[in-house]
Amino acid sequence: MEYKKDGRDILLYQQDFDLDETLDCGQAFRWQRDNTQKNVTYVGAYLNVPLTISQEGEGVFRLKDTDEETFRSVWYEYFDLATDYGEIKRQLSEDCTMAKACGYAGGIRLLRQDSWEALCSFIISQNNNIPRIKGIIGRLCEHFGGFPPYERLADLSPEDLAFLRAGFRAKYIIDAAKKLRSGEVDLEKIKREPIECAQKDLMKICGVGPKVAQCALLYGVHRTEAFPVDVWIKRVLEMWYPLGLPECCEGIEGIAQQYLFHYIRTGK
DNA sequence: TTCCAGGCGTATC
DNA sequence: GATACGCATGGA
Repeated sequence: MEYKKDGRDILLYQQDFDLDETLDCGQAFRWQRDNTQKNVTYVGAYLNVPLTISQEGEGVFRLKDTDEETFRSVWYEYFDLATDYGEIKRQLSEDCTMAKACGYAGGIRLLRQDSWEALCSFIISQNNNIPRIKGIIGRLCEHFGGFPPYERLADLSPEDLAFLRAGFRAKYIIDAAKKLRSGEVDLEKIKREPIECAQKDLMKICGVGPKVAQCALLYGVHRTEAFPVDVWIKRVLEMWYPLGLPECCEGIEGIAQQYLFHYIRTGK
């Protein structure tokens, strides 16, 4: 990873990074592609710090209107730039199916998202499709002027959230907000405790089952050993890994899952 | 019209 | 503990 200032922008040189593969692969739902630009460009935010980022070539990125301090304190972490994904892919590629998946979409990185936003997003994701998930989260952020902290949702009723058109999920969002505010579920504790306990804690929230809990752990607190199993990954396991994942995935099952998810959905 | 979407709660056995 | 079914909404 290297970077330099370029006027008001940061120019970033980073291998194993592709904007479409990372920002539009179903791990984050708040990035919007700006198709009016010449280069692949996304507009989004992390912790309500806005960003426009474009890819100017293989491994070359422009973070618009970004100073060095914001880059180092916010985006360096968010895009997980301290992690060597080339090394991860080499490890995973001991397995030949994994090697194909890594080769198919090798520019995926596991974003270090906000824990509450990730939990809430994957509550919304259940029995839903990606365009509609984005729509609901978009309306949520538009209404509250950024992603609302759980404190702002905890005392609302499902009727108050009718504008989201989230259906039966609205009451789940509110239950999550209530349990985070009361401390019954503690995301700081969930970062540290053994993964089975963390899953059990998250499942105290009504509307959080095993799949949503694993997503919250993987995408929200970067527990790379979390392994969300949805309908797509179920197909992967049936087809290629009926006896479970190979040993080279140990500890990074969640990252393997990212490559496999993209591979089975859009590859062949 | 019917089916499906990065599941889960509930009822029933 | 396993399995069947309903669930809000909207696009194909």
